Amino acid sequence: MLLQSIHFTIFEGMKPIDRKTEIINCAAKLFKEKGYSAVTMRDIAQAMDIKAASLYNHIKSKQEILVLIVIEIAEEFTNTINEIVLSKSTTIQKLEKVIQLHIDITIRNPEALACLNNDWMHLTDEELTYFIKMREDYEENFRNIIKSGIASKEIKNINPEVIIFSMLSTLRTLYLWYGKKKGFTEASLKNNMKEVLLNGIVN
Amino acid sequence: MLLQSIHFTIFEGMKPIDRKTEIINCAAKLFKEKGYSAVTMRDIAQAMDIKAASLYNHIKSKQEILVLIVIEIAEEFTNTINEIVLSKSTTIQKLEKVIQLHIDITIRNPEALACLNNDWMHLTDEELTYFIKMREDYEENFRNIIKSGIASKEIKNINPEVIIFSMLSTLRTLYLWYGKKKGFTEASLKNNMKEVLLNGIVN
DNA sequence: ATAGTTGACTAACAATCGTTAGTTTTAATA
DNA sequence: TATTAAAACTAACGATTGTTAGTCAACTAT
Repeated sequence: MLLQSIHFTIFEGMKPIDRKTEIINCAAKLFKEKGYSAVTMRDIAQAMDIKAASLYNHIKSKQEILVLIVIEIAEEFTNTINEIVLSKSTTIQKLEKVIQLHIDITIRNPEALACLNNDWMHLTDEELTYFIKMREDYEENFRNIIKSGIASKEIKNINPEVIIFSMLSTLRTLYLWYGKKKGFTEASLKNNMKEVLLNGIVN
Repeated sequence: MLLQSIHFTIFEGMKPIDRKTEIINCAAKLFKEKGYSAVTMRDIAQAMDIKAASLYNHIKSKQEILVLIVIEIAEEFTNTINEIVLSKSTTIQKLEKVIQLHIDITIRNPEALACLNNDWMHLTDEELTYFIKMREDYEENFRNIIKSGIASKEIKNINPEVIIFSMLSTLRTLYLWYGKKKGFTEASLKNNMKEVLLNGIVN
């Protein structure tokens, strides 16, 4: 068998989105608006301007779409917070990095984040188990940052669960606000968020 | 026509839950777990240990269940924040009252709150319009509290949208945490929340 | 006892769901 | 130009959806 020459018609940096990715992005947008269960394959097809059956030339099932959207983002959170925990930084610096992580992903892919927040429970089997494990690990990492901050007196001695819940609630639902609020540069958003979450709002 | 004597077989304080209310509470529990769209009438019926068709002796439609769950809670938020705005209190006191409002409702009815947060978009027609109006009014009231607090220098001069978003995100998703976190009295939860949301976590 | 109400039931409907099979069109390669 | 692979199509499937109609037993009030 002869080696065949391979022709690259696409240049790097041109970002050709393949059809599968288009479908996933399109589905994520719809999932954000109505939730996974309320979106039908025919809805996705219509938004892509094709018929529902045509989707199956590119994806295996509706479930697969959900998995591809959710798991990738979840892994990014997991990996990055692991790096943050291992980094040589003060507690405050680590928390600032966590805030940055959430804002970065929110800006890059708010639809996937909405999906992760609202539709993860429609995962099944191994993917559901895997996701829950990642989420627990993430919270455990966050908890450890807070606890060591309290031990070193960088953080107030407040029940860690309240702190985790409060910060994560805000960071996780940022996708709801980003986009409809005008006049925010990424930098000013990060600075404002750090100030509010870390130092509060009372003068 | 003669006046008929009315017999009270139920004593006050015994709170007999009528069948319709039972169904609504039961549905809210399921909606919290899987979302409105993923819950079928047969799911609700099974949880009530009856057949799906029997539900229609008590409720008009699946939509009606959603409306009854969401609108009542939304009105309670709307009414109470109106009272708070009109009350003669400092900005800080008003914000503390808002925090209390959210915690009170969360403790009393976490399922309905989950439903309001996740499934409001499945309302239709007048109810959808009505809900969105209430939500906008609520945020506008919150915004005015913050703005006047900034003007009186009780609150830091941070972009009000960031403050509103941050506080409301936390308060609105409290239902996710309440219940699975042990060892919180209502009072200590309120105190911790006030401290974190108003004064931050940094020593 | 009798009549009426309540709340369950069985059976079924039309619509919509995710998905499959088989076919045709489109576009790139040899 | 002929070949082939990618990606669209039509048609239909079996299952499930919300809901309606009609029936029947149990309790309440006359």
